[in-house]
Amino acid sequence: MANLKDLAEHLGLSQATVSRALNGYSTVNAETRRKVQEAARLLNYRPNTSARRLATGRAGAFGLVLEQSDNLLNDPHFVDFLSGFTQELAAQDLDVVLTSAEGLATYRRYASTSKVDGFVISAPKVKDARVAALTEMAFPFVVHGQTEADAPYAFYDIANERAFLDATRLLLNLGHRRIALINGPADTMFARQRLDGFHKALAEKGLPPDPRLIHHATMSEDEGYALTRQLFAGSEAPTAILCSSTLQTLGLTRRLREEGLEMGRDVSVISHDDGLSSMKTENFSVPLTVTRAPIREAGQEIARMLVALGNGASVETQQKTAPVELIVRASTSAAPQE
Amino acid sequence: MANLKDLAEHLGLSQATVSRALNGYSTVNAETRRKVQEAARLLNYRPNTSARRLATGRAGAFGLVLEQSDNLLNDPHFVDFLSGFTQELAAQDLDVVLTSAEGLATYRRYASTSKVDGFVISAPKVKDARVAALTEMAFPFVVHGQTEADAPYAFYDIANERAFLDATRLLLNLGHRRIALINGPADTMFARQRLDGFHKALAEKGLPPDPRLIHHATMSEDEGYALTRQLFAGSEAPTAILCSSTLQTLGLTRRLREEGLEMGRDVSVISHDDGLSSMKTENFSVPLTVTRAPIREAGQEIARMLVALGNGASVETQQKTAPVELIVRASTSAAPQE
DNA sequence: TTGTAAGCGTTATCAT
DNA sequence: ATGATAACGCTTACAA
Repeated sequence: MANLKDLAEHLGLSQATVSRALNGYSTVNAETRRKVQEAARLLNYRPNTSARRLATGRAGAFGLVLEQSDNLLNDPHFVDFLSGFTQELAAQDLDVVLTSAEGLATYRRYASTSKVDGFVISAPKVKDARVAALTEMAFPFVVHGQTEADAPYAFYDIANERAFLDATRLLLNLGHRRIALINGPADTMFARQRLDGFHKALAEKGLPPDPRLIHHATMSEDEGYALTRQLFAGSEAPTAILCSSTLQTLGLTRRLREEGLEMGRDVSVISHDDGLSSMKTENFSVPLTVTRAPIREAGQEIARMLVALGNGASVETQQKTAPVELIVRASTSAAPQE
Repeated sequence: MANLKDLAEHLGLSQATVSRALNGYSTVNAETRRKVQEAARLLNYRPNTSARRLATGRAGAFGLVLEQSDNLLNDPHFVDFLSGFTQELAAQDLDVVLTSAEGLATYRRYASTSKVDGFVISAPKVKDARVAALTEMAFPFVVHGQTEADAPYAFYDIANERAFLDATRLLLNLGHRRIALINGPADTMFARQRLDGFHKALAEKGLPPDPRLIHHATMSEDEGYALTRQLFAGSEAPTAILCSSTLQTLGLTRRLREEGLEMGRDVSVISHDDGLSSMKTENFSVPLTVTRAPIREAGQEIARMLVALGNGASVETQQKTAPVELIVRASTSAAPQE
């Protein structure tokens, strides 16, 4: 409960000197610093956060707003992201402040009220209003993913298009022609990117996309199940399926079993794998062929970018597209002969 | 970007009056207040958070620390909790600050540095050190669950013991005698409570617990799978299984299929269901019999409790054990004849 | 190398 | 009902 004043008095020094000693200013005598540090430890001194923030004008925290209507944030992948993000910031004594809201007003308020020094934008839409607003306010932010914007902005993305291009090519090379895509929500950029990769691969073989085989859905077990059921209901069932998340794939697996179909023999499956600790694709009954990019690392890297931005780094230097691994396991095989 | 001073000058009033007008003090002239509010809106005035915090001594935020070693927080159930917690606080203009740490030091630092006005303690251990420390510091907190403590403390728990007592009774009444339990981590209180309920029900029938049928695990799909495999590997396979989370049950389901066993016919299953939006137990291939308690509500209620505590409510008034529903669906049936 | 003192933007205590 | 003015606890010019 000791404050700076107490500590200074105790030491017979000015508050300024004590503050400098503690904050690592070079102009302070080594011996003085030692004494100050010792006394600080002894008196259990902790600088008051609000006071420091008021004086420096920095919040020492980065914000993340949970969009209420956005079911993406109700999804399990988000915990892993958050875990990486928080851990990286905590290592530098920075906090993450979470709030829940609808629309842009909250971003404005948190920025102008200096509650946070920057935002991370999760699950960006193809054309994301938050990015436009924050850019206009000249307030720091990093997008987890990408969006269509007029000005450059900081982002961390994974090579979604390339990943799904490669995955689709793999299936095509195995002889598959009727390939289904269970994608993320239609308005998200990552779903768009994956769809693009998918289309590109088909185009390379001169194959037209079949809309009946392309579906957008939330990242839930249910949807994976329901869509797989639907895919096999008609006469033109796919021989291979691309799936956007492990959770969807779990539902897919469930349905496949009910259809009496064996994954990796009757139907080939490639899933995107965010590297969640609670669902390991290598341990699936049929080990899954996946496009893999640990989402936890996204959290960590975005934290670093936000810090860099805060230290004056330009937006152009904070743009990264991480590669996605294609890991071939047992869920893919040659297309069945007609 | 206008601050209080600007606003006061603009209005020809003192900062004090403006502040009072804006903060709803009764002693201010109605007409004055109107003018002040209008000007505030016009100049887009937002009180600076740090300044306000420094002046009031309140952080306007509640903390949640992610224990790095705790795999419970890497689990999907946590998002739903967080979502409810955050939303409820946001409605009252309060933030949640997240940090990542190991051990008690962080709690001490965040408390003494007035970064937060209170904590939520997630995934409490049977005897939780955090609860003891915070109690000793007389710093506000609410436990999500319960723990063994020397002094009263605020908590929100669900009736875990009762739920698993009822669930086990149901299975026993259906004639099951070899009932397995796939529980949460052994050091968590909720796992202990569920085990107690399980034991109690067995004891009512004079049945001794069989250690080979009782397992503790993390809340992952993998573990559910691995343990189910193990359960059916020996000669003394169970006819019914109690499972602690939907995710484990997903793994269990996967393995059961591989064993050629049909849920609800060959093996009865009851799962605990946290009401996650991404995994709906009613939509399972065999709709699941569950003990159900939406974890999102826990988040909301704990937020309210924290606020109450902040407003001076006594710890004794902030203790709640929410009921758990037992919903019988198709995954349970009479035990197969020997 | 250290000290003095002026902020930072509020709220809260006294007067008036 | 309103205004001065003193906190709140720190950082940071500017002096010494």
